[in-house]
Amino acid sequence: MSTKTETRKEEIIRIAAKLFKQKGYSAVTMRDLAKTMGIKAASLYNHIESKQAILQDVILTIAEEFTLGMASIQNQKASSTEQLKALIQLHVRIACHNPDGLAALNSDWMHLEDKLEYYLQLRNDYEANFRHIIERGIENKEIKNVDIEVILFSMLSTLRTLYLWIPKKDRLSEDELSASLTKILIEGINT
Amino acid sequence: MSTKTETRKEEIIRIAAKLFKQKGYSAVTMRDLAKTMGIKAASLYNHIESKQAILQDVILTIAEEFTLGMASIQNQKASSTEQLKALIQLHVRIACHNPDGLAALNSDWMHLEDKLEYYLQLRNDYEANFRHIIERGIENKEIKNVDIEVILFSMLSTLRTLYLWIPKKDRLSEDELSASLTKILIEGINT
DNA sequence: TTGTTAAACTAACACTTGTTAGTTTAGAGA
DNA sequence: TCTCTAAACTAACAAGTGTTAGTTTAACAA
Repeated sequence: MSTKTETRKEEIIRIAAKLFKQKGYSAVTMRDLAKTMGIKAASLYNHIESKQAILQDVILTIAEEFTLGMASIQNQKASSTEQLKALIQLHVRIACHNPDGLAALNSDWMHLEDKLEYYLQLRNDYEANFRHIIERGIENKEIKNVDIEVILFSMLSTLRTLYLWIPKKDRLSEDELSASLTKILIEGINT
Repeated sequence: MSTKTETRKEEIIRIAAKLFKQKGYSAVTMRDLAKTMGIKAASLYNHIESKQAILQDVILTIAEEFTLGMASIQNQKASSTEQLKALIQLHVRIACHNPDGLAALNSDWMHLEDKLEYYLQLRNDYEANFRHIIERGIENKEIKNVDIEVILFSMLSTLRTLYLWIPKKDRLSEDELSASLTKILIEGINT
């Protein structure tokens, strides 16, 4: 294989994310996680530091992926509409590749302890950049002059919730989903 | 006053919903709830049956409100677009009046025990009815013939997440928010 | 064979959880 | 004043929590 095979630690984090998605961070015990892995709870600590460290790994990996993706989109100076399409693709791609982690990011971020502030900073920056792209679109008359916060909220809500729908819709490819979403979010639904 | 003053039980449920929104059902302890109420944990049980009963009350009250609202909208046989507008108003109204309860419904439904099946039935019925309204709109050519599941997902995601944004946006009245949302969700954002 | 090591194990810890039992308090009606 | 009751209290419970310490196992390198 070209890709290195998964380490035990990575496996634990992957399974943990899956459980976090099902029940939430607080409701998942180390004994739950161990049982799913087929070992005893104490054995987990040969591989990971703490329950909290697992959450940090799951959430921050994805948060930084979004930050990187946003930076890349802002570098390629395209039109606002093109940048929005690229953002939709970014969300679809990440949601397809790691729906469980994304669920934890959306639902369990408030249980981050030491890294909470850092996470919130990344999220605020991301939202500010997203808002900026929409603002430019309104100035250029590419985008309707409706309340900008409502536009931002509506797009982010849809994109952030993708992880809930993607697992049920494997009939739709990543590209098809991006295309449909782009059409709906940008052009609306009425004829 | 015309409205009866809040009972102690109602107060407990209201505060519980607020805490559930902040940390999630599993992370809120009866001692947390009691401390916020200014009493001891054991005293809560003079008013409520169990922690689980609080969750059921919070979630099912709202779930039934949505079910009732949907039925009312389907009775008034308007165009699909008009019915979608009414649905948007329904979501905005409920989210404005009980954002905390709505948060619990969205994030903590999986912790329902005995009532889980009932909740899922209400939710499935609601989604099926929503889907049906969109279907009729496509048949009538009121709505673009894009993948119907993507349209449904996009609208529901936005409407279901309203509770996250409403508390920060009290500058926007309920009616103004409905109006902006309707414009964006139905007509899209491009000029 | 022997020594090393990753990764499992058992046992226990200190603390927190939802909840119950029984008691006290304070205000209203007689 | 006396009684009743809603609603608070203290104390305790059994079960579950994340985590640590120390031990065993099994595979591989020497």
